[in-house]
Amino acid sequence: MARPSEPLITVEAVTDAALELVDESGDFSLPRVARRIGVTQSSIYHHVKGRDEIVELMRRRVIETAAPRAVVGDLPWDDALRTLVRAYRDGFARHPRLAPLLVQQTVQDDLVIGLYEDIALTLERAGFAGGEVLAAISTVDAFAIGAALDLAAPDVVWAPPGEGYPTLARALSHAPAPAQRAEDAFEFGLDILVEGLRARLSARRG
Amino acid sequence: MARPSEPLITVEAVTDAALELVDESGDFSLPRVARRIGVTQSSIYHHVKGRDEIVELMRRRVIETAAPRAVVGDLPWDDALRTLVRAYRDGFARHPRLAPLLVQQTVQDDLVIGLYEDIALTLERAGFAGGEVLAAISTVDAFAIGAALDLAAPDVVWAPPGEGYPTLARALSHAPAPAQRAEDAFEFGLDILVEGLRARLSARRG
DNA sequence: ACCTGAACACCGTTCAAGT
DNA sequence: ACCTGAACACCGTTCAAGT
Repeated sequence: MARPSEPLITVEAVTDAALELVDESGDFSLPRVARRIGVTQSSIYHHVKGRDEIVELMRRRVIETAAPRAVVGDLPWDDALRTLVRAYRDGFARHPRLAPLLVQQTVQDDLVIGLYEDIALTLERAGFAGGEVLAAISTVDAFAIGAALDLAAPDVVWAPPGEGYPTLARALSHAPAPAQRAEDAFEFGLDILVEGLRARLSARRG
Repeated sequence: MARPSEPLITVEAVTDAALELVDESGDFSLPRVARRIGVTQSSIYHHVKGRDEIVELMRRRVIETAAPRAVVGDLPWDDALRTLVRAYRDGFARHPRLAPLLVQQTVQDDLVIGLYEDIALTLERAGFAGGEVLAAISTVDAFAIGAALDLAAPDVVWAPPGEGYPTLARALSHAPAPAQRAEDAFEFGLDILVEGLRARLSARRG
């Protein structure tokens, strides 16, 4: 072989293979991606700069399949914010083991930046201004990333060993199935976030 | 050499070296830890089980140097919660590049579980009960982890490319120095969290 | 018990050689 | 332009050999 008329590799296929590996094993590597496509490890470098770019491709894939851009402008700010955060987080719900890989790396993707822009717009619309907008974005961001990571958290995190933690044990006795727990926690947290922002707004006005 | 009378390696020294490497380069490896201690790579395995245990040692180190356990019982719930979350996050402020390494891995450390127990206690004291306690813990957790990760976020994340993001750009025009931005965002977020929880409590009562 | 050195299977990246 | 195979420097872990 060498230089086929039709390329054996596409950026799409690389992203697909990597995402499948992450879903199955929680990680990926270039040798395994190559094996899955049926191609040599080094040939991947003709389509992608390196490992980091594959990570960015997965980030973009997850965001773009979930994000409903430009639709939230007509909603009240609180509904708009809920929609945006939910969209972000729903992408990760379909690939629970992906989030931990993404936090290692800087965001450059303009689609992701676009999501931040929408969040900034929504927060200005809510009534935040000046330095508060940036602080509020960071807060929304912290919650959204934390919620995405929560999906990858093994059930063991929520199973304290021994007898020394009665209150935590009591809280856990009310826990539904793991997937449902994460879901409930997310909806609860989203409420807390929105109500907290609302409280802050009315405190500033009053 | 081989089997000196005084051990050349201690668990402490391994943890120190790994943490220094993370502070300097954002990551660590066994060969580099060994080199720093002045010892062979394989000898480290006589003191720790492997890479994962070193990560857990760093997690514990960071939590224990910051956590003021058993002091918060006398405070009002909101001050107690602020103190606990702040303690957790302050540990990471001293090692900003550590957090991304920790999210990959399950928590087993009893000191960390103890922190969750304190948070659970505080939330019960606030008035939460049943399944809500677990959801509230998850929310606090998501925010705390997100805030820790925010410390590792490079300034580039907060610098959108080009002209297409006016609202985000405007928000960023108010940004102070990076370290201060993360600090402001954390305090702001902590307020939002506490006020959101308070709003939820009074909604349930009324 | 504790250290060494060699070994193994894995990884990301580069590069000359082929078409 | 696109693929291969060999090469390089790195990694985590194991294990026999030494004291």
